[in-house]
Amino acid sequence: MSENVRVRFAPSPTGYLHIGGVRTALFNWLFARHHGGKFILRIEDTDRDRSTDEAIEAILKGMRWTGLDWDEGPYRQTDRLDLYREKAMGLFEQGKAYWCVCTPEELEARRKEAQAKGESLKYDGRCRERGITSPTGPAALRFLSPQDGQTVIDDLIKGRIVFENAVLDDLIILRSNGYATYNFSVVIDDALMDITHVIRGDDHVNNTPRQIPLFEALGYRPPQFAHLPMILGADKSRLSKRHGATSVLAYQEMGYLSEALVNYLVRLGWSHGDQEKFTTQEMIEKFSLDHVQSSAAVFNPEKLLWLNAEYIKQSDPKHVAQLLMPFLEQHGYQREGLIQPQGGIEAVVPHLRERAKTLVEM
RNA sequence: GGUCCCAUCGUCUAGCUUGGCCUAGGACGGCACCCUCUCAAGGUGCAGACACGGGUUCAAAUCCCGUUGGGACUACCA
Repeated sequence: MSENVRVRFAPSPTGYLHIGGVRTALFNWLFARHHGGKFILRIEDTDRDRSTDEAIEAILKGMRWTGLDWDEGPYRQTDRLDLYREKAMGLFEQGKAYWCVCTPEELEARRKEAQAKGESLKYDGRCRERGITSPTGPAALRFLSPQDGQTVIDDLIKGRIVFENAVLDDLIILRSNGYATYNFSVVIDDALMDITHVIRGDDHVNNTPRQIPLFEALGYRPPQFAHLPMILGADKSRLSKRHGATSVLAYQEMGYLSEALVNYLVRLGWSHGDQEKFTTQEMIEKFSLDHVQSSAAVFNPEKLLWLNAEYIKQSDPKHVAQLLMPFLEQHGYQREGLIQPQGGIEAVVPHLRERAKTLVEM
């Protein structure tokens, strides 16, 4: 498998690139680099209400800052809408999908009712037998999900996970507005982009048994899956803004070195014995999915700060001086005044770096 | 509620696959001392964990079952 490994990082542009996203991207990147494969960047913007161009820019900027370079892309799912529609209709023609005319409001109401009665919240299959061939009004296309047997994931991190197909929903693959849904476009793209390993957050485990039957119905072989543990805040809930800065770019502004952040992140959920510091080259050489932790990790800003101080102390003064420039300019210093014949700020870095934990402090 | 995942110091983790080398190791943080004009940095040391209960076994942090506790998902979001 080594030489044709293909993995992807597929963020949705609904906000800035956050810490959790970077870690997912990092693990994919390391896996690709370790195996000499390809790392693909794909923007999942099928939710046109929440996706923005600014978010795409922020994601690309964050990726560049962290040094996670991609070999293909960025692909945008909105450029591939016709493809998804075509594939969805193909499924309909084969009798593997059906039109559903239940409105979102009706579905919502029925879900509430079911919840009140303590019943299952899954779609009741009302339109399954209707056999609508050409809907006149708004209609969504639903995948006819298998209800017998089991779907098994041989997860590269968590091991074997078994789901009863009976709990699977007939998920919507094409919205009534004509746009494909996440679960469908992901499958099409992963298949057509020849993704061999899907490495993503374990908040997706429950999506996987819904996607595997889709691969099969479409006639594709499913990729291998590896679900990474989540990153939590100090209170053990999912890491979010209230736990402090979660945007990668915010760390850049706070004076962190990208190498320090990346080094911190790689140790969150992965380890190589007792080693704490890794050069990029070492990370690539030593990275392996079977040393990825299966339990969630709490984000610890203090350890990140320590690592940052270590990197400031150990990096080439010239490099640190270079990184310092934008911060100094921000404070009104002229670039020209900083580049002195005697070495300028580069010369004072060694004196300052013993006590500074961030570039901002320096 | 349903489905699924997880469980070693406060936190990140080693060890778990292939039980014995574990009186459970390292790192961050904490505390103490040393160094120092001060604060950092550095050095040395200390405290600190196998969630609980049952098995299996000569032997369990490691294997099995249960309990408890966390978490994720349960959308015409991704």
